[in-house]
Amino acid sequence: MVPRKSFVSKEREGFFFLSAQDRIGGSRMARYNFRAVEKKWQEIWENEQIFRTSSDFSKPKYYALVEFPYPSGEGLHVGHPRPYTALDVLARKRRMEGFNVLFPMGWDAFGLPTENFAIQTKIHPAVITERNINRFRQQLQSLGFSFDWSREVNTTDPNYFKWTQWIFLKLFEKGLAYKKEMPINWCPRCKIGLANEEVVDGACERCGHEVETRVKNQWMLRITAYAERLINDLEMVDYIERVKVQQRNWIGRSEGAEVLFKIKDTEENLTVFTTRPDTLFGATYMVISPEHPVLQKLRDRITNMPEIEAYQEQARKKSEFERAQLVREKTGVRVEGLSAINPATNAEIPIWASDYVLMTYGTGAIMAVPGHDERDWEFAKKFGLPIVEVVAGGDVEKEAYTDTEKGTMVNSGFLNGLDVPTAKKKITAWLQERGLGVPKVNYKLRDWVFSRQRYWGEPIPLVYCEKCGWVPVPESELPVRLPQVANYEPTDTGESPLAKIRHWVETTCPKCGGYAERETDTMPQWAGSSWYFLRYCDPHNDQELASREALEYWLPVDWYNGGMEHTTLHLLYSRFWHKFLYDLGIVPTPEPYAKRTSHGMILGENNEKMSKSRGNVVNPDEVVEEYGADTLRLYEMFIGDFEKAVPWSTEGVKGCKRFLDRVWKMMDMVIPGAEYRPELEAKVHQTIKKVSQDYENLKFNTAIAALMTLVNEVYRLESINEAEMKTVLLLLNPVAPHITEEIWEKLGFEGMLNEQRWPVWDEAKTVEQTVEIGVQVNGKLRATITVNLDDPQEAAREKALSAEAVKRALDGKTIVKEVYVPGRIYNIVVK
RNA sequence: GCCGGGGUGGCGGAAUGGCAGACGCUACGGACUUAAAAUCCGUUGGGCUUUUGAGCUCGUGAGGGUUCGAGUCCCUCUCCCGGCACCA
Repeated sequence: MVPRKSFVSKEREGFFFLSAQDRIGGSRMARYNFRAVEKKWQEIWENEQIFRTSSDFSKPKYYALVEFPYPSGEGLHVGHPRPYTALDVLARKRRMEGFNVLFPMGWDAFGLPTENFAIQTKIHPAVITERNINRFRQQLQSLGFSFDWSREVNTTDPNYFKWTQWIFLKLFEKGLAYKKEMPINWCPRCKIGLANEEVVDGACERCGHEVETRVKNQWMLRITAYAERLINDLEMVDYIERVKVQQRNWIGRSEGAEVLFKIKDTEENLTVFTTRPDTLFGATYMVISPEHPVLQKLRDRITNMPEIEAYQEQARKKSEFERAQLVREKTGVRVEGLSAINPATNAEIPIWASDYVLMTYGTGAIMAVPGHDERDWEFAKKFGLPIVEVVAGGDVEKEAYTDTEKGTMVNSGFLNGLDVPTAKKKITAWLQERGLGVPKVNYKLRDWVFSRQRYWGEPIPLVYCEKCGWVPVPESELPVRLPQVANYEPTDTGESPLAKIRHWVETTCPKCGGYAERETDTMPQWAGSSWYFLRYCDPHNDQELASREALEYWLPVDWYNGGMEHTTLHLLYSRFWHKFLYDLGIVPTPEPYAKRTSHGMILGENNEKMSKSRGNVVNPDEVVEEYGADTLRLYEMFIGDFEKAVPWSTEGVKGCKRFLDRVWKMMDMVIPGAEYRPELEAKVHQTIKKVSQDYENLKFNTAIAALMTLVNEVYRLESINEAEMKTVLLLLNPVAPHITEEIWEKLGFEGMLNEQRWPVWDEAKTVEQTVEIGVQVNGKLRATITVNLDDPQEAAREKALSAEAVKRALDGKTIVKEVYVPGRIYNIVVK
């Protein structure tokens, strides 16, 4: 086997230092030396830039995307390669199918762990980041992924975050970024404000400390303005159902009406949001949130203000966690001196304040219909408030009747006798005519808290001027870089460490030239990842975030795979930014990702989540060292259902190594032949079909199983011809790219394997002519017979009836019916 | 509570309504070896019978239904995983 000419020198240069044992043997018989083989091909791929994305925009394109990692100090763990290998398989297959493939990788490198490490060690976060990235890159490269490394992006690179800042300024310009005094989730340990999404069970997602409520002046992004489109446009994308469901859930659209209640003897109104306007006649009291502004506005009329203030204080002290976790014992206080008028009944009804009504949803006030809402019912029972039945069908003295399908309206004037949906329409129209209400859609989704009081993030590119207010830094001055500092500690007041760097903070107003101060908050980690897939399209552009031409060609991302944990955060945020950029005419598609799938976690061998503290972490470096990258890749794909969590198994890894060794040894079985042999033809076509389809459907485990079956068959035959061998190598190549290239070369096949075309199957040839089918008597299997597919039923029948076990089962019975499904089953029904 | 997704051997997992358990792991037996490892070949869901050819029977969370035939479809229930959760 003479290596192709161009590789000769490389081998000599790259491998002369390897021990004789490590060197690739000259004979076919040599043991498979994965270390040498993998190193060899990784160098060839890199030196010849095999996986460099072409800039030939006339070719059909395919954009495969995996979530870029946060380069932590711990390095890669075996969970990372699972999605990367999966999409690497797809990317490699697409190239062989003739596509120009964009399969990039980068670093989501701003973030807390690095900053915390910097505080500890006094090493600059940028230095730590670079070190971590180098390690990650080296690890990823050792796995042989076909990333186009020339397009690597790094969110902490000023040439990158220049455009993150630029997008922020556009949001600011369009009124979608605004500063607001608002209660935020505050983590006392991290000393940082958290987005709702970063609070898990009332605790900080990062450190686990219980979260408190604090009022802070925060930059907000108006994602709620896109709520409707973020829900509706899910219909135009191909996301796995659980992702769509979670997004819909999170956005939480609900349709109803806003209704105006007059506060008696004042000019004030209370507006409520309700999804059940039909029950208006049953609204016997109102509840407002303890933070509701009307309590301040009308404080002079309220006769029990001290009591209310005490309650407000109590509510404030409760963290979100307590408010959610405490047993649902309702608390509240009556607002004495105020009462409201039910616009339907004109009855005077009391107003209560209770923390079960949230200021952050709807209007912060509700109409309470205890007969038909569980929470209101509970509250009414506790405080002795009247319960009126307005939808017949249950027993409102026993529990709230919330069925909206079966009930009939009662005690509701002109609504009586109607069903609930009709009543909703009628009352809403009635309210609207009188100016007392409007149809309204509400969302649970909140605006995005975009400020972090931290150092290691993108500076928000705004300055504050006493005269001009908030003024954007001119585009020509972007990026606003982080100042060099010695100390990254957050302040106890919750201000960013940047606030102490006076020479950085103090600046001049771009508008009036007067004194101004920079915003010292930085952006959250979600900022850089909200648009990184755009940058990959044109990563070195210093004129715009990416050229229109590149975006037109590459977008949308054809296939994006990532973790379920990013469904409500990153995925939603990046869809929001993308839609915003679409509205500006910068990106050509309304949605960024045409298809989204998700992988399951890899657990430790003990079936628990892999973590340092549990001591069950498997390091991919060690697996590569001991078994090789191809084995690791193969195992990660074979380990189980791609979409489900699965425990690691060292024995399983060995099994995959064994398979690759068997493939290697097939080299000794190769015989000449340009066509599949008759005895293997159907099997080969079946395997091509199975593997091709399974790769597309993330069924890597069964694709590999099919290849194993074929290899087992080859071992049984003790030979494989060249045509068959080529097909096996082609099909296996995306999963195990190094060994297959090496075998291809050693067998002297034309060119490099990765340049070949993906094999095609002939549907007609996937069908075996002679098949073994089961013979059932009354649905019970009694025998198997071998029949020719073309045989008439009569021939099959004869074979079926002559089988001993069948004869026995038929003995003394009468045949009433026979079902023959060619290639499947022969079932005889007897009495 | 609401919304998803699940429950199949010792384990990971396969099965367009058509031979349940593909493929892999584990375990056991055999070959090779001075021996071991590696490798190769075979067996491996449970129970029962066996004249050693094999045969019978139960079996996909539970119960019912549809069907010639159900892991797969329908109904009821149950348990597990994930998400949301006082969202009006």
